[in-house]
Amino acid sequence: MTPEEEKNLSEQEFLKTYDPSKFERPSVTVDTLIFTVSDEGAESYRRLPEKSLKLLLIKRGNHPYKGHWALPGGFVDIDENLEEAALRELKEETGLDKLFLEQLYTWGDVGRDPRTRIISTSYMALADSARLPVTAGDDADAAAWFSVSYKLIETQKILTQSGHIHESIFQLTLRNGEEAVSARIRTSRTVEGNYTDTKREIIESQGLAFDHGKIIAYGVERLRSKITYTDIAFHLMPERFTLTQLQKVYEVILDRELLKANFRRKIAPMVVETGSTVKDAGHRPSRLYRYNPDWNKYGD
Amino acid sequence: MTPEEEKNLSEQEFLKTYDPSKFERPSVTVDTLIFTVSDEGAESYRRLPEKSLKLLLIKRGNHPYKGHWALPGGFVDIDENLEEAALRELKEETGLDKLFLEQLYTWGDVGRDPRTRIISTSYMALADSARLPVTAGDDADAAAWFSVSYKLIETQKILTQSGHIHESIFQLTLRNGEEAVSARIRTSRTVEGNYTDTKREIIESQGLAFDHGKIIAYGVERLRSKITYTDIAFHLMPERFTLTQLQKVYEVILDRELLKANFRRKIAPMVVETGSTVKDAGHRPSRLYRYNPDWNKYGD
DNA sequence: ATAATAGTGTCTTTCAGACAGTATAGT
DNA sequence: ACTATACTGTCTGAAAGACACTATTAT
Repeated sequence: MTPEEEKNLSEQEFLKTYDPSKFERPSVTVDTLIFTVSDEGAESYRRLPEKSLKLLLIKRGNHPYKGHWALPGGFVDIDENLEEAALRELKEETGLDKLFLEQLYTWGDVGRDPRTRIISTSYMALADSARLPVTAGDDADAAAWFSVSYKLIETQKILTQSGHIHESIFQLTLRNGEEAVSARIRTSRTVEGNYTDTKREIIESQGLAFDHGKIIAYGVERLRSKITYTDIAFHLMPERFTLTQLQKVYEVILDRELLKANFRRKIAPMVVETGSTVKDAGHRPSRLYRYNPDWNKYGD
Repeated sequence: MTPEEEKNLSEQEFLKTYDPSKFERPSVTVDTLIFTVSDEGAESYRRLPEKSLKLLLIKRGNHPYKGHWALPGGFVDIDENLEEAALRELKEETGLDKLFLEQLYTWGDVGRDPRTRIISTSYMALADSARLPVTAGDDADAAAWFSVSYKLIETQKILTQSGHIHESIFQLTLRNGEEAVSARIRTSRTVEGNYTDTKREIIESQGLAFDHGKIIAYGVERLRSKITYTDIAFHLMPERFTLTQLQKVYEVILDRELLKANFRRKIAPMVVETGSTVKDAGHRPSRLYRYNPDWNKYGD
């Protein structure tokens, strides 16, 4: 059928004759970053437990990248919405369904998967660690929670003829007991007049499958920036929590300490007192708070 | 081959026997929102021209949605990066290559295209209107610049048993001479305890193809939010510009007036004086500025 | 009393918003 | 002189950052 003939069909007729196999198509997958913040035991006497940002990874049992760690994910079914695919994956891995889920980015470089052309949309999910089952993942594959460390280790500014390039190198390290995997990511911002271009590439990857180091780095950055201007942190909290617990969640994600008085002023409008307190050991009991559902960044 | 047998292959062997046609795959397209801010002539005597936010749309010559207006876009080639596909589209439509381009979101609902399952990644591009050719688009299809109006027209808060739903309805109107297309988009934020969920849906669409009304709405929101905390506005400016021109670009995107003194204080660190001024007609000449390439939101 | 954490008060600086003023071209 | 735009100074109040202080429990 020529394009000319196509134009003269009715919409009904057109849809009947449409052949979707005309073009060679890439595969589409969904990868999910499931974050949680867990207590790192080691409670000595009356000290509070340390907190740690965790990410769920799956050990690959098949080629490619057999034995490497990867983000949980899988192919999108032909009759399933993109977000549904992510929710399904999430349910399989954590057993939970009402989790916060947000689309992050779609990774579509040609060589990112050695099998074939695979375009992958990444999602970020946040879960309260108390609600998570002890062992994550379905039977077949080995899933494990890795502690996340993501730090800027080097920046430099290179002058070019017509502008400059600003390069930053970040070190991502994920640890689980003896196992440690890592990646080094370079972000370059090229400036020429008022034209700018930002590129992100993996310059070293150990134990991580595909381009997942880059995806995780992107996810951590998004998490850090969103926690400062939205209420997403509450998705990592149980129903009732103390302000110190909440502050530690912020600190572990932002990877820096916050001043208590200032922190409390900032989150005051987002929380409500429950009236009850924690009966701890060894010090002043802290008040328990809930998320304030009427909080609204736009001011109602 | 059983999964068991698959496991025992070497990576080399595995890749050779891998059959990508095992699963039914969706098609992948790229859609681009090309924004510019143009002068709306009608200069009476010594008045400054009004500015208007414009978006490029293509009139569909084929089914489905024949005769409706759609975002420029197309299928992603099997050996082309996702971003390359967007750049190619951009080049075809505007003739320019060094434009600002940023990925927005990937739309993957099952029914969004009546032909077959199509997943589309949307990109946003910004261009200085002075560099754009008079007639956009390649020969075949009718391309036109539409002025963009996007306004909140209604909000309500519905109480439920366990929380509430916050609904906002936005009206999107795109105009080009006599032609006007529009869509109405509802955003609902459901809050239940600390679980929240945000949904965006088209509740009315006139003259716009597919779910493009929703995509445009998303793009305008992203543009509005990014212009307030980044330097993307400079991608809409010529090399040299006056501060009043820059302010009008901000105003037309944010759809509200800004106070001159405050605006100038805010953008001062992002611009550099060129030394020259505009020799206008009828009033004090204004200084010309350039983008300050050393400006850095993180503070160098 | 001491250890450990919980929680408050206040100073300073920065920044957004509002408004009123002065300056300078062409006609 | 008048019109139209260009540009500046300053007040206010809110929010971010830093720091020092008081409070309350279990042992």
